[in-house]
Amino acid sequence: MEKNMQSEPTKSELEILQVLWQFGPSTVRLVNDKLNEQKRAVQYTSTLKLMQIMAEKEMLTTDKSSMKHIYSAAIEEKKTKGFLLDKFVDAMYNGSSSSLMMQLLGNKKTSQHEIDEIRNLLDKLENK
Amino acid sequence: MEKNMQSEPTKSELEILQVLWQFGPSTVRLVNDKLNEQKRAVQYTSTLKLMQIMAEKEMLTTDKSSMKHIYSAAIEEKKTKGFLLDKFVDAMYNGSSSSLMMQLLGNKKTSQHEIDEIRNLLDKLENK
DNA sequence: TTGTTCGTACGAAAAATTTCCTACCTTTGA
DNA sequence: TCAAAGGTAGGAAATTTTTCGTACGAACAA
Repeated sequence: MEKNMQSEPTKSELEILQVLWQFGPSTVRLVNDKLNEQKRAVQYTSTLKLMQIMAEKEMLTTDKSSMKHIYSAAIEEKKTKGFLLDKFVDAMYNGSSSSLMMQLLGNKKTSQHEIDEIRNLLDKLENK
Repeated sequence: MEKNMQSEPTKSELEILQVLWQFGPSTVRLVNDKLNEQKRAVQYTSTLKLMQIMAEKEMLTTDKSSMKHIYSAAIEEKKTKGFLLDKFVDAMYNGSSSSLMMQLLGNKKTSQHEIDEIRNLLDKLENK
């Protein structure tokens, strides 16, 4: 039985996770400020509530030893994003990563630097 | 003023769009059957209702001339997926496509065939 | 001391999404 | 002809997700 019965974070939950991944363990105040800066207007108590719910779902952990509770992401960034990415690829491209790549590369101008980076990565993959 | 004020399709709506994109204009029956085959159990009237809602949102068009109404996707597959992909990249990778690539390639075993395809695409991009 | 600020807890409401029940009409086959 | 099968319409309910109001305690500054 897996520890992280990965329940998919919702859009809002993901926003909060992103802040925690970026800044590490934080107070609700910090997270709420970042959301308002980076994303959109949201009430402090809304953020608080959502983070409490996330803690209940064991998506976050809480340190309640001081008055200002400190929240931390309890699920790994890489793992979680990988999971969401898989779902996305399934839903949109029938599981075909390369289709996604095609759309990605075709859609937007990709810098030479990025292209090189991707080539490097492909090389590494082959030499494994 | 844009014609397609792209309102983001929900998960379920996307499933329906996928069927219509794949099979072209179809009856509710056909769509519902495909959903049940390819995805999950869902009642006929649920699919009907959702498709009616989508038609109202002008995501679908309807031909009601015969008893069995024929629905068609009113939004382009490529455009819509591009739009959703952008949103996804923004939400997950702060807008960086190459980060997404890295994760994609790093995460999963990518087949030699897929790797070749990607290389080809990169070549084409460079020769533009 | 006391009032203002900052924090949590809790419950409810609002909004968005999804599902399905019921009524009723049309088509089809026996 | 008439019952069964297959359609649409519409409303309501159920779920999920998001937001916020209110109460109340702790900290802090005057």
